[in-house]
Amino acid sequence: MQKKVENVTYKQSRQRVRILELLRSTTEHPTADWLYARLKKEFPRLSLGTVYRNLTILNDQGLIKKIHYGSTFDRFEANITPHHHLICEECGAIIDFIMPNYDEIIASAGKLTDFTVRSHKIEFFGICANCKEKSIAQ
Amino acid sequence: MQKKVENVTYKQSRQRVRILELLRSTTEHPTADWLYARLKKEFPRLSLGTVYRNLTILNDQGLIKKIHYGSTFDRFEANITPHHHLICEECGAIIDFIMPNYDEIIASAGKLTDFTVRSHKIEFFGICANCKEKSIAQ
DNA sequence: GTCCGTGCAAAAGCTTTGCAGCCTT
DNA sequence: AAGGCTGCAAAGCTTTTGCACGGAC
Repeated sequence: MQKKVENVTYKQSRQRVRILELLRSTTEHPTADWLYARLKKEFPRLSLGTVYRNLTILNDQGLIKKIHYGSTFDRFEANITPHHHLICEECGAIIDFIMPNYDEIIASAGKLTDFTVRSHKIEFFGICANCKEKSIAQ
Repeated sequence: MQKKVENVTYKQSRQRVRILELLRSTTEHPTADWLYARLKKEFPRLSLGTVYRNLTILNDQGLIKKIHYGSTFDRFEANITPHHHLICEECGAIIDFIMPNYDEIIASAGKLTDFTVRSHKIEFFGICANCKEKSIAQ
């Protein structure tokens, strides 16, 4: 199901460095296309393929995380510390969120089955503060 | 972000009825293609487009749920009661799983932010009992 | 008779990949 | 010099959609 390649050597590339920097500079959980549009100014000949290839590499290196959040396209984040996501169904915003004491619950869950849990994902869907405000204003 | 259409009238169709029946008869969390292959025998002229259209309708009716689980394609299930998923990273199996007391945690999470939580998704990734057995056997 | 559902085929949308040349090490 | 990285373009895969006809109500 999942490929894991060992003994991979990577060279540095200016494109990859900048992709990582950009991802680290924002809390927006960008798409590949967002990164591509931004970096096209610095690298006029940049191609989307290169962005995708580097995102895959960075993900394999554990420096970023690919976010599948129930849309047709993916987003990416450089925040690799444990956290969860609040996903606004109105504007699509993804907001980082730390739930205290969640790990005990998760741990207890793992004990309940034959299944060996290696990781988990928790996502909340709803309406963000911004969008709530807007709907009240109307 | 999300379309909600009111006052929709649906007619019955043999194809849609069978898609729902099939989904209700299995715990496999099938893909659109799986359903298509199965039903092609009953409806030789069936098209994938029809399967997708009906899955969308059934989902809108709340009779089934679309599962985005981090792959390039979606799966579907007719189990619409609250539950979570164990996803095997080895064989791709999705196993239903009920975590006791999870709702208190979820409720407390909602109180922590400006965000109005309408729903949530919890997924566990790891190795299923079957695949564990196989790797020991080798 | 309406108008929803279907089959067929084409298109869309995001992501991946083959290739030849460039850049990092 | 070796081999990873790039741009470009083509292809891939899942899902959606336009159209004209058939079927449910």
